[in-house]
Amino acid sequence: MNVRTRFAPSPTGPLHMGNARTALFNYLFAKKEGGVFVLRIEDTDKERSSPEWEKDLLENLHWLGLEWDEGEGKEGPYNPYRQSERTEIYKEYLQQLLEQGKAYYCFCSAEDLEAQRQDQLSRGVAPKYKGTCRELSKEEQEKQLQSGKSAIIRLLVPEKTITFKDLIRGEIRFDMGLVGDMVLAKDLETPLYNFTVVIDDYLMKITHVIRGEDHISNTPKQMVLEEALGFPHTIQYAHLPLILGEDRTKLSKRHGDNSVTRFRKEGYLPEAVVNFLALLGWNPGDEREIFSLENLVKEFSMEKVQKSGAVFNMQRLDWINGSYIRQKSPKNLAELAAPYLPGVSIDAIEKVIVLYKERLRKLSEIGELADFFFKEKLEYPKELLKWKQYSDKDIEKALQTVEQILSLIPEADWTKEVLGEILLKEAEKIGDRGYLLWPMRVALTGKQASPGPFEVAEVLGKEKALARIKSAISMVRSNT
RNA sequence: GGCCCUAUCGUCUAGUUUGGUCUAGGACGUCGGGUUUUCAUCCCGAAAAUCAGGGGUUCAAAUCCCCUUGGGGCCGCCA
Repeated sequence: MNVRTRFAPSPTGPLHMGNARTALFNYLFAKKEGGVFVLRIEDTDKERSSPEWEKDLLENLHWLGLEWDEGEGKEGPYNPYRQSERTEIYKEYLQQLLEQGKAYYCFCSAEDLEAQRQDQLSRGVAPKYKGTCRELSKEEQEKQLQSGKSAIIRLLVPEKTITFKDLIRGEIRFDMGLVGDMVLAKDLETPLYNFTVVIDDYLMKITHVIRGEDHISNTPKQMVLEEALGFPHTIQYAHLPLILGEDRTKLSKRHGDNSVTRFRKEGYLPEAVVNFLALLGWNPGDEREIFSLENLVKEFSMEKVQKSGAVFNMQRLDWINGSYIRQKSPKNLAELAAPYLPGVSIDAIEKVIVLYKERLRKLSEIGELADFFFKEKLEYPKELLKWKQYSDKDIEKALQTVEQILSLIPEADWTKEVLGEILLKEAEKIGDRGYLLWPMRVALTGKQASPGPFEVAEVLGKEKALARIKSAISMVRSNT
């Protein structure tokens, strides 16, 4: 069997981490099976869909490296892949259902229906359409239609039990008697989700529908529709566990901004996001934690997918991201970090960023951490220069010693190795390296925490380093 | 309220199919220590799950069966 999966988002908002994980699992499964990964845009909701969100979706999917084989920008044998361009196709099937009497026009007003639903809910009964218009004859329907009365199209849902085998959860059974006649379309030109999905998955020869657990209850509805349309039940379903917020409810806007764009802007690497998302609900069965997309494809198996929801754990993402940052080449890292140090050349960033490879959890941190390299004048409290219980006089002396030593080192020897050798020898004499090195480091960086003084001095260059030492000396001297 | 899904450290999870090797393993985070001029990296160590609870089957149960409870999802002319 030629496996075909699809990711079918609706462009009604930014691509968020939950969607991205669904896309990822569809991608992994398809690739693992040597199949095809389809991207279909489900923009039947004209009010909420927008090209802006579709663009966000495409961009972020590209960024994550989840390239689709068919769909927007790729074409494919089942064009078009955007539902708003498939209206004619849906219309035909709608008409067929209507003609066969498997679907009917419903003239109940939205207000009445809503009132009914509220009433049922308050009585503790399962909300369900009563089927008021179900008994209307074809002629009666036609007459009402002619009179211009607004109508929607419903499917005649039989009272039967629908069973399907979920790849992750096993057999799931639903009593359709509890569901009621579902709405297929607002009119012939405005089909709804549950209807278009069935048509497209069939037409596009989708073999595996991999989606969030929140779609479990849509599955029997879609299967009943398949039966009405005369489509065979060949689709295999796999309902993924939900990604949860700290409060263990479905991840949503309530939990803050979980858009992929947000993580991208904060300096998370796509390979880290992919790795993190894959481990949310899936594991390799052994103790490995770090996986490239390529390796995920090799290792992925649906049997290893978890059944219960997984809490989104930011610390874990940070850790994974840090580990990917440490693997990057300085050049590559510099390019990636450039947006966080505006106005600084890539070459300059590259020199600096090597000092931060071990310190970054996300790229955006570089701005605040390394800003002192690019400033003319450092601002920091005088007390920061203090090492242990040494007095101002001692600190001043230490800094002067450093200044003296540094000024004697020729430009050509201005490397962290030479600097370290000479300064360390001097510091050893005192028996407390920090006495010399702490004030020096603070003088150069103005920070409580930073890379070591020798490496910082090297990157800064002799002139700048000396100037900073001098300015620290005058700061200690002053009594302000 | 109805229907459906689900249940191992705070979190992500291994182990459940084929009961015994599990006095339950790893990772993140936390805490302590080492390296070190600071921070981070790296290394070492610790705390952390009476395997949701109860009952049963069995020589033996996290693993099999039953019940209960908790958590979640869905009940739209959204997707």
